Amino acid sequence: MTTIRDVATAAGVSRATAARVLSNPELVAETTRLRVLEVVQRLGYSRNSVAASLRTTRTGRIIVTVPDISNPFFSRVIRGVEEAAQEAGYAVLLGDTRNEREREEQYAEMLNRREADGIIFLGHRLPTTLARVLDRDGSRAPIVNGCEFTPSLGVSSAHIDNAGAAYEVMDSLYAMGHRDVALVLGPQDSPLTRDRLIGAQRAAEDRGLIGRLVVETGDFSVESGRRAANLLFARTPRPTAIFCFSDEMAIGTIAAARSAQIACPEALSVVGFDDIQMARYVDPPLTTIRQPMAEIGRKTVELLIAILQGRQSAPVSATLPHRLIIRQSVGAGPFARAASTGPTDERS
Amino acid sequence: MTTIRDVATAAGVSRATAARVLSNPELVAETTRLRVLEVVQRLGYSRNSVAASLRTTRTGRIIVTVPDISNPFFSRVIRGVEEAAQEAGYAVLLGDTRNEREREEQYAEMLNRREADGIIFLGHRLPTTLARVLDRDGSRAPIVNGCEFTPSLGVSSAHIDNAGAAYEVMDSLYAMGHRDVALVLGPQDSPLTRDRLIGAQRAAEDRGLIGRLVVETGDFSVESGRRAANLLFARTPRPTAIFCFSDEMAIGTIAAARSAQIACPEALSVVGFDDIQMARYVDPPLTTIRQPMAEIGRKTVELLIAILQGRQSAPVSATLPHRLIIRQSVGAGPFARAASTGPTDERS
DNA sequence: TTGTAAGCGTTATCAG
DNA sequence: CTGATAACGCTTACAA
Repeated sequence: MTTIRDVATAAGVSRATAARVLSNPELVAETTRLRVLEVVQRLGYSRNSVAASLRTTRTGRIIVTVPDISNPFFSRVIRGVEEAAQEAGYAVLLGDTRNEREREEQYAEMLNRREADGIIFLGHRLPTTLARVLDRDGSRAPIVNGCEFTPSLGVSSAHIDNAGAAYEVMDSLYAMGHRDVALVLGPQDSPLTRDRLIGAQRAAEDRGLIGRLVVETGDFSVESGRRAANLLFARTPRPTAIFCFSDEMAIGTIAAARSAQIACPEALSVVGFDDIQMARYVDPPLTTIRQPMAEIGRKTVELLIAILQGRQSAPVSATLPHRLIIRQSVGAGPFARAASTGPTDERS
Repeated sequence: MTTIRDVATAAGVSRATAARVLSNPELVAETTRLRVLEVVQRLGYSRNSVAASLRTTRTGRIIVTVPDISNPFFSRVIRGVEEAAQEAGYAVLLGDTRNEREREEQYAEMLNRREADGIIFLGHRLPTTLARVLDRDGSRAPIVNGCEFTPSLGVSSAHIDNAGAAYEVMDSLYAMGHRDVALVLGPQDSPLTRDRLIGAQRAAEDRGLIGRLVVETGDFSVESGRRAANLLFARTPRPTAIFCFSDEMAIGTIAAARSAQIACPEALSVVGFDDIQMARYVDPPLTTIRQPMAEIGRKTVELLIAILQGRQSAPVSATLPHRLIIRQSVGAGPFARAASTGPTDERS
């Protein structure tokens, strides 16, 4: 491999000058610069980033860990991360943690080994390795959380208002004449699930219907949605509306309803969360909360870079806008007033 | 940050010994080893991977570029890559190229900068940067292709028998009594599209039906499938079966049929390709070719590591097994014999 | 504007 | 079994 030394020799300059041509060209005289560049071309030289990193203590990389990369919600977020990172001159080191603590720790350890300049974690658990870094460096620690938000961690985060979004969904179901509403939660220990649950419960309380709210738990997957739905179908009274905390679980619920010959939306309304691409293509098209997935990803990168550049004194919580998207999976409930069939459909 | 030097000092040994404890512990006396390890613990030392890489010229990283990470097919493949890489002690540097040549080149350049030990590209274009590496190092160049396969490149690859799979699909459609069959291709310039097209055409020829085979082009996305389907619906005679080269396009086709009030599978049979997770949850569940997505990913890593370890003299083409999965989106065609309704459904 | 030289933190070689 | 020492290839004061 050709090194800067080869370039310097061939161009008849010192290594320092050759290096400068590549990093601070304006410090070098025009003629020498051109000469060096020509040699760089001719020899096909590329800077050895490892050596450069050792010297500068910057890697130009960020680690991103995600619970499950094949989950369409996360893959959109990652796409946003990737784009923003690339624009800012960073490469993305991807880690699929499969929701396993041990893998989360493994990726976190890479930060200590200086394999990357910072880390974005999209799960809700703060690896203990990172907790230590945080203890030591406080809000200057290059750590950002995405999708989830736990104020007590002291970590910057980009997310939506999960409680507010869940409230809106419930409110609209009640307004449509539903009374027996069920929730299908995500993993119990995540703050995201907790926040949405809080929002949903608040809406139920505000209507005096908290006693009729029933709950099942899933793990965001289609299969878990199907299972939860089947359990709900067996209950008396059977819910007339099911609000799932992910679109995939909602799709599982619709599939379960189809198998059980329960017409959707006539006999059962279903609401999802996220607005993944498939949401509009399933039958019936899914009413859901649209999360700005790519934006969340971009924002986490922005937050991280602010820390890396030293312009961030305290943790930031960035709440991005969500939106209730009404499609055909929600119909009037048994208590609907004759005239009102609820908000008009929105197509997009 | 604490360095190996700090550890050595604190443990009262030389840097060399301290380093050995971490990399070749068996060369160090038990007592010193334990002493050093205790210090490592106490000081919370982690090896600086940048310095180590500079010395060893290994990074422990591999670059993986993918045309679109939010495509569910690719995200599954990546998951396989990620798993296999992690098991082998490699980290994955992810690149979403959005099918843009320039981005492909950018990631390829990272190999020259020694940001990674090797690269796996899942698109079909060999970046010119890599072509140069290949010219220089031949089959020892740490470059592997996945999903696609172009023999002339001289690059190892993991993929399925695309032509064979397409043949099977067509053959089964003809056997079900279809005569007017349409294809919705992927991007025209990809060998994968070309191979599937060849297989499909061969099946048509074998039945003497090549004259009735019609073709539209998409880009694998749901939206492109919908568009292509609408064009096909306008043709005379209208195809009774549409074979899409991706499940997402097939889902778009089903959605288009629903809008156009064409019953599926009664009036229109639809076949996809890949067997993404959603394939079984759409209505009707999709008949498709199952690709071993995670396996393809794992295999590319295996091939790359073989090269990195110097045990690979010539490019390898690994053909992984596919399987035709029959679900409900295919029905009998107008020329079906009364008794036969085709293969029995397979549920899984 | 250019060159000299001192590291960055490891690992590997070679003696002891 | 352990230690001294020389790289790895680059960047950056500092000096000229």
